[in-house]
Amino acid sequence: MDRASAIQQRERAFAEALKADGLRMTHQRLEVIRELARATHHPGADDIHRAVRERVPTISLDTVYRTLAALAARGLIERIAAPGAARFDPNVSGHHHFVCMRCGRVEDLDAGDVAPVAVPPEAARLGTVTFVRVEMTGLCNDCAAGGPH
Amino acid sequence: MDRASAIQQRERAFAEALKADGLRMTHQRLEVIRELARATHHPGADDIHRAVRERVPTISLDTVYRTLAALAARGLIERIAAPGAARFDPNVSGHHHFVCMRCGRVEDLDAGDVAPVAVPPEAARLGTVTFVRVEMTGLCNDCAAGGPH
DNA sequence: GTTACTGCAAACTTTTTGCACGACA
DNA sequence: TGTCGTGCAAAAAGTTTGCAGTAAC
Repeated sequence: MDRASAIQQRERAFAEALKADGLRMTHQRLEVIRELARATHHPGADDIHRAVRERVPTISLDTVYRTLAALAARGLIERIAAPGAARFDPNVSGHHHFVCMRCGRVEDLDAGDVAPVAVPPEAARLGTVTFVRVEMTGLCNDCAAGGPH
Repeated sequence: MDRASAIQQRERAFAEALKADGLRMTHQRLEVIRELARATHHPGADDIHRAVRERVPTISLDTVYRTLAALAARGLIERIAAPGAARFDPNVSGHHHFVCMRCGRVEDLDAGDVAPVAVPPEAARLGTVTFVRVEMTGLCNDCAAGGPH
């Protein structure tokens, strides 16, 4: 499957899941969904707002937040607590993250590239582990090259 | 080394590092450092403020934030972006986290309990990886037992 | 006696919420 | 047409900053 159709499929999946729950498919929601579906990095609410505003100039940041909350509540996207502002990850399937400690950008690492991590009994004693994510923190190439300070 | 002397050693290490940089050892800073050194969970700025206030009733939340920032800037503690408010991890040595998706509490998992994770070439291509942390997300026992909603 | 640190207050940022109007089904 | 969703504005919550007085060295 090529990238374009993968995006379209994800877009449709998001829309269907909301419709199935009786949510109305408004112009604004559709554009937020479209923006998320095509995202490769991990946009913040403000990034999405800025991008969607080019096509729907009147959309408010509140609506973006509400749509993101609706998707996150259904497990269709994941909210990542990042320094400064939360970021949203439209790719829920198992994968890992490279986080730049300077600029906060989050890049995906394919799960296949990282050896699987077993849940130790010490963790099971604390509670139920739903998923395991490896976070590799460091300096991205842009920042190492002396990006914006 | 028992727990009490480990705490004292950490406390001294924090204080020495700040003094070495020419920062003054005020009553307030010392108490914030003391609180961090003895912390086993991962307190937020407000937790520390509340705890220190019992001994220094006039300390302000600003001062707590400033001390935490000074320590974090020197790599003596780590700031963890958590949902709601940032938390601070006084244990910089390699270890992993169990994060409760409901209440946001963060528990340590000893590095020895989790198989080491190798940095794949895909990550090295994005930048320089400084450290690797495994995050096990799930529901802690308290929340599973129907804790505060 | 300097200089840095503190506390206060206010500013700022991110996110949430109440309300009246407008749009989807 | 009825209800849900939107935009606006204001409110919360967390964090940072400017300033004048205070304390460390």
